[in-house]
Amino acid sequence: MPELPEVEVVRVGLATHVVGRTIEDLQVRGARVARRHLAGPDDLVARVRHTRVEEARRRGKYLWLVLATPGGDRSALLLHLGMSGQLLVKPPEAPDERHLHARFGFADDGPELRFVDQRTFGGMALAELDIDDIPDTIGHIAPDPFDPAYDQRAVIARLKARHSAIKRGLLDQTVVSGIGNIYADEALWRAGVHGERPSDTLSRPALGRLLDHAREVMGEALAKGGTSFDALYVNVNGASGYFDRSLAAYGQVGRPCGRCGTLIVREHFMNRSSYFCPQCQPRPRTRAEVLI
DNA sequence: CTTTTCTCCTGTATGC
DNA sequence: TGCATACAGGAGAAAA
Repeated sequence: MPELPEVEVVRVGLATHVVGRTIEDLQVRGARVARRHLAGPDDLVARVRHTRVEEARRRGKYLWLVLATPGGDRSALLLHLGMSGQLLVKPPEAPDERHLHARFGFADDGPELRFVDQRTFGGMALAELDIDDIPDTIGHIAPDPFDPAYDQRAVIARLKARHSAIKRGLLDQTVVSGIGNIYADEALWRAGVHGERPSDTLSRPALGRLLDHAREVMGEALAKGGTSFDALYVNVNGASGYFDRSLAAYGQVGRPCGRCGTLIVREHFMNRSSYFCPQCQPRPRTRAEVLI
């Protein structure tokens, strides 16, 4: 499940294998992969063909290729991997993958770029670059903790102003981007904070420590090539990440907490799962308990 | 306005 | 064996 570290691994792969090349052709299968491109897949193909890839960039979990026409007009091909999206660099003669949705061919007749996605939560769309060189359609996505534009004081202020569980805040990409369910649970475990704790009840220093943990755990995952739990996530070259053995909380139900030995538990939260140590991450008292 | 819930999708694992 | 169900979850629309 690609979060910031996995997406960054893919971005580096794109920078290595795709930047500097000219797209000669693009094939899009089905309407779903380009559903966010409101003008439709044919328009997307027409605008992408014969452009040169100038940069591969990322904010949070969004990736984009900066494309330039021969006339010098720049645009962004925005990509999101969703849950199971993969970008593969493959020889043109390689057989089609089962869930192949798009195929980029290049003028140099070198390897293709393929977008493969089993669950089709991912997709791509063209966007205009705004004054800060960010695609205009992701203006609502906050900078991630590795972005020079990241302002942790501003994030803390947003969390202090919210009347909602801290985990919701960590997962809200308009507050801070790049954090998904895995790294949210890991950061909360490291900080010793229960995800149901209302964010406005945490002190500013505690929020700062939690965000520091989030950046650190993602930085460690990035250094190890991204996390993977099944065969779905594959980086741009087709190699799986291997950080999963280092996780302390996520997916560790029934295993002893690395700090205190209490068994990690799983609970349902926001239509997904939360994993935490009931000893190190005490549940906040409910209003009813306070009244008792 | 803020916050929460719902929906999209398919392969794998599990239980009866 | 076969069928039903649970599960994985990012993000935006819709609802509250």
